[in-house]
Amino acid sequence: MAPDSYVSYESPPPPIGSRRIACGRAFRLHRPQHTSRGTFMRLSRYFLPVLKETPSEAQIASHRLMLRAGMIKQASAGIYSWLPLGYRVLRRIEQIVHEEQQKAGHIPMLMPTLQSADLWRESGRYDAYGPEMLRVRDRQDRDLLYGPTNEEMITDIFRSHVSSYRELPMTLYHIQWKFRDEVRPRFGVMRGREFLMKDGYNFDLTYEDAMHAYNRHLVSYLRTYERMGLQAIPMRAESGPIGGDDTHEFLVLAETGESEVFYDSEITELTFGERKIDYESREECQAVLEEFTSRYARTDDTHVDTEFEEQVPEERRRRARGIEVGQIFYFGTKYSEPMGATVVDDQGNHVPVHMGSHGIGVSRLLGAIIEANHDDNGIIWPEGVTPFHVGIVNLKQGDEAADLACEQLYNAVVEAGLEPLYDDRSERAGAKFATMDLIGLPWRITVGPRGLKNGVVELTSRRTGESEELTPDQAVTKVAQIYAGKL
RNA sequence: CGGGGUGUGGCUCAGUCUGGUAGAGCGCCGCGUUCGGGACGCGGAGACCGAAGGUUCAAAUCCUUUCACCCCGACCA
Repeated sequence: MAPDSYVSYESPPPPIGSRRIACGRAFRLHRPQHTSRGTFMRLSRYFLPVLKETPSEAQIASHRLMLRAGMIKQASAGIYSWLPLGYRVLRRIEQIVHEEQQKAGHIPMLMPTLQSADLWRESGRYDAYGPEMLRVRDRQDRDLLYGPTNEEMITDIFRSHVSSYRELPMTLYHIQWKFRDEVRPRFGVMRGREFLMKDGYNFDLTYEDAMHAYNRHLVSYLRTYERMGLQAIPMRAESGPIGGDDTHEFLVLAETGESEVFYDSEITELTFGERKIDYESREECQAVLEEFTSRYARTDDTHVDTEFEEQVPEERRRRARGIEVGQIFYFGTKYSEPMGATVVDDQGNHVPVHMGSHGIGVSRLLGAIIEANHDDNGIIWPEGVTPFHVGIVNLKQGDEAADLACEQLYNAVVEAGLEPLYDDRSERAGAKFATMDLIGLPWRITVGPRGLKNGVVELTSRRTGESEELTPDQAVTKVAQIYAGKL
């Protein structure tokens, strides 16, 4: 299925010409900055407020690096503005989630952030949810709430419009901002109060159908996380306030994780990889689920020492910490029954639908990815989510040969379908390298008069630090090859 | 919500104990010298010290109230 139903949120940067007028600057000495794909993304005209020192509020690596790399700015406790660089990554993650959901046959939509309290009174959760729920009142004294999740609302939509089993199975999802008034937000976007989440809801006629939806989600989540360069392990978990019987959480192993986890080390060998999957096939989805969930892997909520020892040989027992980046639930008729979401089956009976809900913490994924991908110098983006695919560093701004080579490289990279970031500032080499390392673009092309005399530029991997000298054409070709199949 | 802590230029902090009217480094602006891993020199701009009240001849500093943010715990995607 073509992932054609989502939109790109980012408009192209304002043309330099219009900025001239807006800024009242009559002249700019730069050469023309338009390419066939749009405006040059040059650092001297971008908004990338990097910090040399770490703001005192940040305790863990991802939070520290997101602040230093100019990705976010705290607006108040647990609430953040997404500055241009952070916004780019957020969008890429969002886009991967959209694509993988739609490949699995799930249908995108969008529900509001503010919900009516009446809907939540129907399910009984208005009173049950507690002070985590942000409650507001409008001018007519109506009770509203800033949604922490959307089971009630989606169930209401479903019951209003679907009445026949013939319309099932159906899975709807959206990616929307949520709010949970955590007592103690921390760790930047990993534990914010406002957060962006993909939440999806399946509607099925029978338990068996609903379990297929559950399995399908598990598969799609494995693929989603792998595309982001993450290993997220499905672990048996507690259902919490959503309720339900079957549930798995997806955890990324990291020392700064909020959950303690226990698992069989064999599980970290598993990858979904490039294999093909037919989402319609119950057998295939079921097989993947069994492959990935048969070994012991639990969060501390469901962990039992004796079972761990029985099922896992001592040398494979691992105890670690993990960041939760997603969760899938089957909860049957918990909402459909009280809220009257029924369909007519082939016998003419009105039966409540079987449901499940499935979430991916989109904004917190940035934190998780950085926790798993950084070093002392900064972030190291996996190719799948990097804000720019390659950084072009001009070591001698103003040198005619270097300037020209950089702009030609820029155009060639754009022609190859990739997005470069061109550091055209009049900084010293060290400052430019430090900035590139900090913001973590996985590939850097360094252009200087010294190399150009021999007709070469330098292509450097952020992850390994390895460099090689190539002609500009070769460098672009190589970068294009690296990204082929990863986007 | 319990316990602890911090609010001083954009950032990191000193100054508070022992009141006398605000400092440093980084960043920013200008000039010059530099220029392949966060350069150096000179000059400059920028803070009514979280807010409100009080004590005092005088408050960043002492007292009261209040707000915000951070950390530990409990809770949580």
